Amino acid sequence: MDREDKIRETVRQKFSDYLSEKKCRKTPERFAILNIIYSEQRHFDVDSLFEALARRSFRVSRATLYNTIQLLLECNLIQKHQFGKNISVYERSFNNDYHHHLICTSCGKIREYRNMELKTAISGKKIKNFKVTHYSLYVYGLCGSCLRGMKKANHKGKSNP
Amino acid sequence: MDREDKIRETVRQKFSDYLSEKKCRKTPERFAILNIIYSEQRHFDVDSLFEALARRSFRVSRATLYNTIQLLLECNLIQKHQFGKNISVYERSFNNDYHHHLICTSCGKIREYRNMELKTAISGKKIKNFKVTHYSLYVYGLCGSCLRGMKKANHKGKSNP
DNA sequence: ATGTATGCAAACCATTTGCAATGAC
DNA sequence: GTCATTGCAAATGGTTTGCATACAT
Repeated sequence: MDREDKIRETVRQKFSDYLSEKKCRKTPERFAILNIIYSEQRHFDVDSLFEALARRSFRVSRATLYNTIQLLLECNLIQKHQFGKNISVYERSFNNDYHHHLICTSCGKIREYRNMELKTAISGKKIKNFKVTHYSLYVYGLCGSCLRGMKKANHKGKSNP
Repeated sequence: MDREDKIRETVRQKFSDYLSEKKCRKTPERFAILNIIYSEQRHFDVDSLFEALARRSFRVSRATLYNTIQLLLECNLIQKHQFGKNISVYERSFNNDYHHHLICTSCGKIREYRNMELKTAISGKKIKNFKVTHYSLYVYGLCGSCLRGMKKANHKGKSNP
C-alpha cells in the first residue's frame, strides 16, 4: 500500500467516524466522492468532480455532490475557496502541507506558494475568544507572464484595456 | 475639513485620475458611489450599497453599481471578499490599517483582527515572478459565543445539529 | 456630434429546494 | 419497516448582458 493509498484509507475512516457521530448514513456515493477527491488533482469545482466521477462510471446527482461537499467541509476533510469568480473551488485539506495562494488579478491564474515561515507565523498566533480551525491566505497581484505582457504593451505606448 | 473628508477627497482624486487614464467618463453616479463607500461602514455588499444610496435619495441601477465596483477594484480603491456565502462583500482599501478576518464557521459572523506582526510578516515576503498588490488572510474557526453554546450543548449530552 | 454610460428587463448559471423513489439501518 | 438520502426538475438569487435612451466630452 503506497503513501497515497494510506491517506485515502485514513480519510475514509475519519469520514466514517464523522458520519457515525452525526448519525448519518454511510452511502456508497459519499465514499466514492471522498475517494475521487483524494485521488485527483488538488483543486476542483463541482463540475470537475462530476466529470471525474463520470470518467469512472460513477453517476451522482449535483444535489448529492453539494450535500456531500457540505459534510466534508464540516469535518475539515476539504476546504472551500472563492478566488474572485462566482464559482467555488475546493481542495482536500487532510495531510496538506500548508501552502498559500497567489492569484493573478489580470489572468486569474492560481499558483501555490509554500512558505514555512509564514505558515508558522500565522498558525502560531493565539487569538482571544476564537478557536482557530484553519486559515486561507490569498495574495493578489500580477503573475510573471502578465507582467511581461504589460511591459511589452507599455513599450508600444498602450495602456491595458 | 476633518480626517475623513480628507480621505474622501484623496480617493476621489485617485478615482478621477484612473478614469482619465482609462479614458472613461466621470459620471456623477461613479463619484456618488465612491463617496458612499467611503462614508458608511467598512463592509458592504451590493444590496447595502444600493440602500445606502437610496437613503440619500440617489437612485442608481444595479448594473451601474456592478460596473463601478469593477472600476474601483481595478484601481485598488476597494477590495472584494467572499466569506463562504455566495455573496460578494466589499471593503474600502485606501488608508485601511491592515487587518485580517476571523470567520466563525458556525454562525458566519466576521470579526476583524488587527495584528501588526502578521501584517509585516506577510507583506514583507518577496515572491519570485509575482508582483504583489494586496492580500487577504481569512482565519476560520469558532467565535466566543458559538464556543460557549457548544460547551453548554455538550454538557446536556447533545451534538451540534 | 459622438459614442460611452446608464437604466431596465431579460438571461445566466451556480447553488438550493421540494418531492417521489430508493436503499441503509 | 422506517426514515435518511438520492435523483430529478424546478426555483432561487446574485451577477451579467443586450439594448434603447441619456449625457459627458
